[in-house]
Amino acid sequence: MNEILHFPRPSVTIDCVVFGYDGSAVSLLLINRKEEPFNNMWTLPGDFLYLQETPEACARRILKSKTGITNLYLEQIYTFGEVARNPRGRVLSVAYYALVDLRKFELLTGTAANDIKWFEVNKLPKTGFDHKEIIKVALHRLKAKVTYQPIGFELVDKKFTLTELQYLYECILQHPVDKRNFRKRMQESKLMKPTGEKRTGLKNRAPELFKFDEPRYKKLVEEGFQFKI
Amino acid sequence: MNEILHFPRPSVTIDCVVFGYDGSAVSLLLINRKEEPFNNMWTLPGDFLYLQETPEACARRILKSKTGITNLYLEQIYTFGEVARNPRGRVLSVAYYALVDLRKFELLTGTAANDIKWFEVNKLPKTGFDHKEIIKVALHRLKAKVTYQPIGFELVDKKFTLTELQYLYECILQHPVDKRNFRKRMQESKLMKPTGEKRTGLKNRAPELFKFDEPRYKKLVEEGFQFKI
DNA sequence: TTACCTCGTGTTGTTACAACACTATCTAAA
DNA sequence: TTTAGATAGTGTTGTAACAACACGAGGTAA
Repeated sequence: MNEILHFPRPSVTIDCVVFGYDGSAVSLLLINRKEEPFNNMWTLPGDFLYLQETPEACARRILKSKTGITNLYLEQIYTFGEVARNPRGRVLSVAYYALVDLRKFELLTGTAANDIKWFEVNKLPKTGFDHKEIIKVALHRLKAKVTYQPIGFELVDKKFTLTELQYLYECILQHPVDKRNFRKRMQESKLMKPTGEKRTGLKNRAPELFKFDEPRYKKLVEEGFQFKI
Repeated sequence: MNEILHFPRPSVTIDCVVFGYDGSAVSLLLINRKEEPFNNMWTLPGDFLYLQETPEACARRILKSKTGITNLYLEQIYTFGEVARNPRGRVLSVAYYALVDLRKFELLTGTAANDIKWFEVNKLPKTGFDHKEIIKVALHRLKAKVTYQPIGFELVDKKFTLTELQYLYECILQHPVDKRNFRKRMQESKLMKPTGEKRTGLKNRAPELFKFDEPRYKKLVEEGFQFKI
């Protein structure tokens, strides 16, 4: 006898809050739902968890199918389990958030272009289910995390200028950051190294290009370092 | 047609990491399991989620049935979903942690006394399933949380001395705390107020008794305050 | 050559924090 | 009632982290 199989089971979905950055604003991926409930409303990309995959693997599968992107930063946020959150039945949602550099990837467009869209985080449409709540929690977590973990580097080009990095932080945090203090901390963090190259073609002094020092980062993580912007 | 019902569903359990404090050490509640798998091994109190209850309500139900305690601090930790974490089938676990003042409540003892026991956090036995991992994450979260949220007050008597509170923090953080700095910060936090009474009957100077100022705390939360020990 | 734009850089005052030792008050026992 | 023993309660100071702030340098374009 296997008691597990006889116990009533809820459905489990994974929902993804995908934050995208295109160099000028932080956006969030929503899908225009084409079925009841919440037909024609915007919802987070999500799917039912397969029995043979982990929640994180499921999140990656969803993201791959919706955006084509395979290798990205992903983190579990929270599990939402209000009894009535889905009118069709008992459905738990394990929510994840992901960070995507929109300039690195061609997004899936075409036939479904009107059904899947990026919305700037402060211009979100009305959303279905409890996805507004999920988004709220995700935004809060992202802001908190970015100030003490260098996840911002996920959203910037391989080679980037300090000004570009600062601008990204300002987009996420939604408030201006002091330039000299920012540069000081970033350089002290030892998480990036100069490439020696400069970004040219701008209509001003050519800024230096840096890159994220990943081996160094991994070493610092092992030693248990403290990062603060 | 209801697609939800036809989709394969994993089982979902709630597991609770119950931290208890008796005035001298932080312990953790474990149950000696009396069935396969992991028969006769120690595991976290947990149960299957009922379809008509939220995960948090389920955690409260578990805690009530195992400890008799109804009103306690509770917080979701993480959802563990490795495919093979339960050898009997696909089982997700939404983990919660709870804080219990052991002096306030009579624990369930008697016939089951050998099957449910408190273990000091640095003297834990071998545990079944992935519960070692869950405990590790819970401990980490508790330590982090206690330094910037005044959850320590949950574990202390209604009226308490500053020394008692400090001792609790030292038990949780597992390292000594400077007495004068601790008292300074606690008093500056404005989260407690003196009762005017003193604890007598000790073999030394009678220390002043304080109590947690809950209305004030709620007001400070609304204003978005910063607490740091 | 000039106008324009962003890059890149240091200092200083303020605040938060850690480290640290002695007197006061109470109990208990001589 | 005196004394020993125990914990309560209290301030200062050096150091480190942080926020605020302005201008000359090096590019581009007209």
